[in-house]
Amino acid sequence: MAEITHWADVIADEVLAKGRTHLVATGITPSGHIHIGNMREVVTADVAYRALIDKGEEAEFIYIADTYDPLRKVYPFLDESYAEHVGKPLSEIPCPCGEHDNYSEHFLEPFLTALDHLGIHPKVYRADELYKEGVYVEAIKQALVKKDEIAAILQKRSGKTPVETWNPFNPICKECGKVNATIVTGFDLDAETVDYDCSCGSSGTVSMKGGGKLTWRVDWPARWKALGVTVEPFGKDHASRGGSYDTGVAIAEEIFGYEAPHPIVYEWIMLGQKGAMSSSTGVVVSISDMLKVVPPEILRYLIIRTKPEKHIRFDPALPLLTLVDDFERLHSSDKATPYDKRIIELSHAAGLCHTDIPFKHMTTIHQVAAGDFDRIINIVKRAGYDVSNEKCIRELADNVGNWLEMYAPDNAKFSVQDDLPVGSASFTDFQRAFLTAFSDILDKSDELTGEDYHNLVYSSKEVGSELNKMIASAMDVTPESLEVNPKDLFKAIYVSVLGQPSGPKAGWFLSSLEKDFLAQRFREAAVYRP
RNA sequence: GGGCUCGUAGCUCAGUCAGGCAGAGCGUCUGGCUUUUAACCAGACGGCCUAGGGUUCAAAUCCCUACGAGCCCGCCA
Repeated sequence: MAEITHWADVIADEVLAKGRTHLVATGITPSGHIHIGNMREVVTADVAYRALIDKGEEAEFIYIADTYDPLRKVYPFLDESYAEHVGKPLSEIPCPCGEHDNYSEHFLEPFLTALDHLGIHPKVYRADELYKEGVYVEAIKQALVKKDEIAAILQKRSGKTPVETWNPFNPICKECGKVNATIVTGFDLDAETVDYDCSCGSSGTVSMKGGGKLTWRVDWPARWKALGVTVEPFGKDHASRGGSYDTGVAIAEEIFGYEAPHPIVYEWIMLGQKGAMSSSTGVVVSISDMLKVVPPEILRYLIIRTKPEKHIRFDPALPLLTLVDDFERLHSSDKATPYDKRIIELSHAAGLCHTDIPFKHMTTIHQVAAGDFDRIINIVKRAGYDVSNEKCIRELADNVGNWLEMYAPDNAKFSVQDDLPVGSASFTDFQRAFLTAFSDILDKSDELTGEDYHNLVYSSKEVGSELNKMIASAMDVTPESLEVNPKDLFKAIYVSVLGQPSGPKAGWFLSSLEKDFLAQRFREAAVYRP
């Protein structure tokens, strides 16, 4: 098999065949929580951008927040009072929490913070500012003049017949503030104004600078030309024939005289078994939530390892650990192929913080330590990991703690039981003898290390050891005829402490608990017969 | 009604552009680690590449058809 080229590098090559300097653009409407489905777009764009840069070419990367789009409806997460804002541009609607300048900033701010963590640093534009600055004025003029041609393109490509009053420009009503309720009645190219009637009953004149916006299908190609976009990823919803990319290409070429950007069509991210992620269905995992749970590299890796046109199945529960494992394995593997290395390289986010402690192992450590960081560090040290970078370990511990709380399935969780678990009732005589002897030895011992505990349990098998003798005596058999299966012993330990038949590696698990507590718990368990 | 994308091991996916022995990780099983764990190491098991047809010396890969999954257009980012 020939050398495998990562899809991002393939895209870079395709794009470079068309020209040397490039502007990679991406845009998302901040009408609700921006989820990891949306993140695919930005990561895809970032990776294409990085691939171009890595080839030594000139490239820029911009993100346009569609802040001038109207609010479509009162989303489930919004208060009923937002009904009056439906139809107004997002940037002109009050912030749901009152802490941000407006509605779109409320959702944009955490998203931009997340981008930073992901090592994605595009130049950020806000559509409302672009309109208000007059960036679109030329395009608006052309669109108004060539209205009928645009309508013809839309009709031909998408098969829809625009209504009589259709216009590529939607003025924002000065009375009611809505951008989706007006119809254009005239315009003045010199004064750069547009006249309108609004369904609220008013009429007026607005400036082409910020007085309204182009409809989506015209806005997009207008933006390509105004900003010089040459590469843009977009969801498959825009990609089919008659869709907005299709009409956008025609409008860009025939109306604005601009070659449409190179498309990168990406599939949806499916959430577990629940189907496509979508704000409107409420099947959503927000990016900020995910960043609480895993390092940013993992999220990049999720997207980078899969070609854009394939859907990604994402499950933040147990399968997430497999994803993390995959990444860590690849990261530290000495067998990594150039392709693997490229994936790792592209997955790099800002301020990589790497410890040699596997995420999965930390889920156990964290629970043994009941989340206490000092105890976590102690256990980590005892397990032989490098503890020089405490900050990284803390980040990992925080991630793991959040994962346990937010997504871990019950069978991945355990906790030291405050009271003797009822499962102790089913212990065999052998297990009871062991627990009694074990606690007797604990009583007269000093503090034990994990290895001490480990060796102590296994010493039960050795004829002549103290534990072996004590068990034999309690069972009333000779040490030689005593059959010992350590598995039963571990089970007895786990059941009496955790209430479940298995658990974390017993040695350091026991050593992380109070010796006196253990001695007492085992003694109780040994005689528990309800 | 029309169109787009996907279908490869139990799971998550590479490999398809550019045809050349069917791949990785996880899981499972077996063994190892001074003694069976939810750490670590090694090995094995595991496939009609969704199905059928075509092109070819050669097809997971290219072409046609069917089925399954998801989505788009037809009102609407």
